[in-house]
Parts: sequence; structure tokens; C-alpha cells
Amino acid sequence: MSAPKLVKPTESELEILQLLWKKGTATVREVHEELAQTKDVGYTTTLKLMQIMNEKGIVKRDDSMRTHVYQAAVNKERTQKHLLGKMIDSLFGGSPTQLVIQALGDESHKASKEELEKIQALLDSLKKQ
Amino acid sequence: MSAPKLVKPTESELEILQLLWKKGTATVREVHEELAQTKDVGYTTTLKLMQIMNEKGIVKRDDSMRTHVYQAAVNKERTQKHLLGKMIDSLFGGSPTQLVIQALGDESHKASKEELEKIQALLDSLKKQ
DNA sequence: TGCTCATTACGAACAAAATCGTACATTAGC
DNA sequence: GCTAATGTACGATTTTGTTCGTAATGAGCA
Repeated sequence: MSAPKLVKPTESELEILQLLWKKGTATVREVHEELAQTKDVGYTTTLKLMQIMNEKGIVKRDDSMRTHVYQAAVNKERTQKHLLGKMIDSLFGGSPTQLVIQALGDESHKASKEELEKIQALLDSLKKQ
Repeated sequence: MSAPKLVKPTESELEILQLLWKKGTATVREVHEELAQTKDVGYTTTLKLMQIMNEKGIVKRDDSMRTHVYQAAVNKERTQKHLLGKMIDSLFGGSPTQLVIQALGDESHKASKEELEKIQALLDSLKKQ
């Protein structure tokens, strides 16, 4: 059990990671096509980023083929939790409650009824402890 | 009513902002003393950072005295909400629910009974809508 | 075979942020 | 008044992240 290293991906790296988490595996071309829909960026920029991420160990790649196939090398929930923890510390004085309240009260990201129920369920189980 | 500008403070700037939010006003020396407790950094580095923040409009300063007195120029809740929204988009696919779940489930930042009640109250009011 | 296209590799340029050394000004204590 | 301590200003450097141009390589195909 080696301690999994906790990385701190940059903004751009997160965009790519999100795609890889969603797709499972992807080529540079595929990632780039998606990125290009929302931001104006060159192909080699995406390529370079993914190469760097590979060096950092954030992604893995299969280069047995000419067109390399990438996948995330860091766990999604683990990464989310890590960055969230950092934000709780750096912005909410270590208290997740304020963060939760702000997040739930966010007008531009409203939670659906189903989501509220999910949160309620989690809250119930936390209260029982 | 001018639209309040939404800034995106850097990591280091956030550390300083937090202190200013807590203290209300502070000198460079005071801020630096606190920072120095947790990180190894020179005085002029802190000074420079706060000067830059002043130029950016993130903090205000009273330089009528030789020793300048700083205070935050951006609203705490507003800044928290803004950065949180960014994280929801960049890391949780736009859904605050997953973020809330991760935050509540964070083992290293446990919520107290009182805090859980607070969240419950907020949840109740959201459900009624 | 030779041409074209897609792909990777790589270095360079650029930008933003952080760090610090040094110079200079002002104040406080002696 | 002189000296030491404390403060600000500011430029230089370093580090990190982003972007892209260009070259090399290989695959597909007329």
C-alpha cells in the first residue's frame, strides 16, 4: 500500500481530467475536440498539457500504438476531496459547514428535489453517529 | 450601484484576505507575523503581495500614517461564493450536490451536531420551495 | 514510390505569481 | 544629533503554467 500521492492539478489540467474521468480513455484528438468547443486553443497545446500530465503522473498513457491513449491516473473522488479540503481550509477557515451552506444557497447552481433528498439521506446518517 | 467586480485572488492573496477578514484591519507587520507562523516567507514578500493586492483593488489601505493600515476591499461571502461556483463548475460538473456530499463526508473536517442542525434547517427551507 | 495528413516530440516564448535584495525614508531611543 | 530599528518602494530573479511553432515520424493511399 504505497500512499497515493495527492496532486494538485492546475485549472487546465482539471479540464482534461474531467473529460478523462467521463470518458474513461481518450486520445489527444478526442480531448482536444471537446476542449475546443468551449475554449479557443491549439491542438499542440492540448498535446503538450497531456504530455506534462503524464510526466507528473496525473494521467497514464498507452503508447504501444502510434496514437496514444490516455486515461486518468488519479482517482476522481479522491482528487475532489483533496481540493475541497484545501478550499475548506483556505477559504472557510476549516469549517465545511459554511461551505455547504454557501453551496446550497448558490442561486446559479440550484439543486433539484432528488438531489436535496440525497443530501437529506446523508445528513440523516451523519446525525445518527 | 456599480457592479462589484469579481476578483479571483491567488492562493497567497487568499491567505492574506482571510486574515484581514478576521482582523478587520491590519498592518503588513501584523499580517506577516501570522503568516510566518505557518509558512517560511520574508517580510518584503508579504509587503509586496499586499501592495499588489492594493493595486488590484482587493484591499484598501490607509497610508496617511507611516505604517500603512490595510483592510479587505472585497466582500467575504461574495468571494467565497464566487470561488465556490468556479469549483462547482470545474470539479463537480456544475452540480453542487456532489460537492456538498463530498464536503459532508470529509473525515478530516467533521461537522458538529450544531452545524448539522444548521444545514438541516437550510435544507428544510430549500425543500419547501 | 511519393504525397499528404495525422501524430508526437521538443524547445522557445510568454505570462502570471512569488520571492527577495537593496535602497531609501522615517521614527524611536539613547 | 546619532544610531538602530522599522517601514515602504521597487526592480530583478525564479518558478510555474500556458501557448504555440516547427520538425520528425509514421500511416494511408493515389
